[in-house]
Amino acid sequence: MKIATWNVNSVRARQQRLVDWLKSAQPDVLCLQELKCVDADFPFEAVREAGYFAAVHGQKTYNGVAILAREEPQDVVKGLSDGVEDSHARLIAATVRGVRVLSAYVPNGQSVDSDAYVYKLEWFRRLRRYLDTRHKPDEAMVLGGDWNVAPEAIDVHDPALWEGQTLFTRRERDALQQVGAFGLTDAFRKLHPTEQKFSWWDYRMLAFPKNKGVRIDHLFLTAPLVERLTACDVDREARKGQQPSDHAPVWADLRD
DNA sequence: ATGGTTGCTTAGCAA
Repeated sequence: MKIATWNVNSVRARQQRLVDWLKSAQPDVLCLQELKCVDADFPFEAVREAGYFAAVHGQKTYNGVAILAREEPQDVVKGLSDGVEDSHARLIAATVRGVRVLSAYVPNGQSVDSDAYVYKLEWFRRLRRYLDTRHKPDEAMVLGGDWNVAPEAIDVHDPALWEGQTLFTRRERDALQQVGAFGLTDAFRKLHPTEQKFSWWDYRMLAFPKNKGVRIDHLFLTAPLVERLTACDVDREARKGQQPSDHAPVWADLRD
């Protein structure tokens, strides 16, 4: 079972790239983030023609998440559903082939002195509560998403430059770790303990050709899926060419 | 170093 996560930065602007990637990469499950459209504008037809069902939690202009799968996703849950008033569409969950799949778009946080940063830290706490109230760490579960946090120094191209910047502050790393403490393992780091690979490069300043990136897109696995993990990588090729997303897909293979 | 680029929506915001 191949599962992937990809922040597409507008599913409409990236429709052809999405279809091309589905056909070439052939994932069984794909978590999408930053759809930037309402459900009615999601390209269900093109995705269906490529061989995928889609569970979609869209939003106008901002955010929006989805789970694509070769089999119809079951027991779809949209949002954190914790009673907090929140218009952001940042989480969708569904079951595919016995695996609980979550697609998460963690808030960016803008700058450390902003309300958005406070919202980001709180969102992590709410996600941990979501896991605690609905799930057990011995369930087969994968959390794919744009986590907007680089876990360690190896995950940023210049740790001294990034230290204290949004995506790499101590508080964000701690907040991510608190979610992971539920019982989750970073699939990429598990298989590649010392390798430096990035998943996001700023559109500006020639960041991609200079490989000035950060690793903020992750697949987190519960223990039953870590046992099945055989491969995990970033598809850097998908960041190349005309009008790419600023993120590359991250994928993992699980033994069936 | 406070720039630079992209998408949505149409001047400004979020990333």
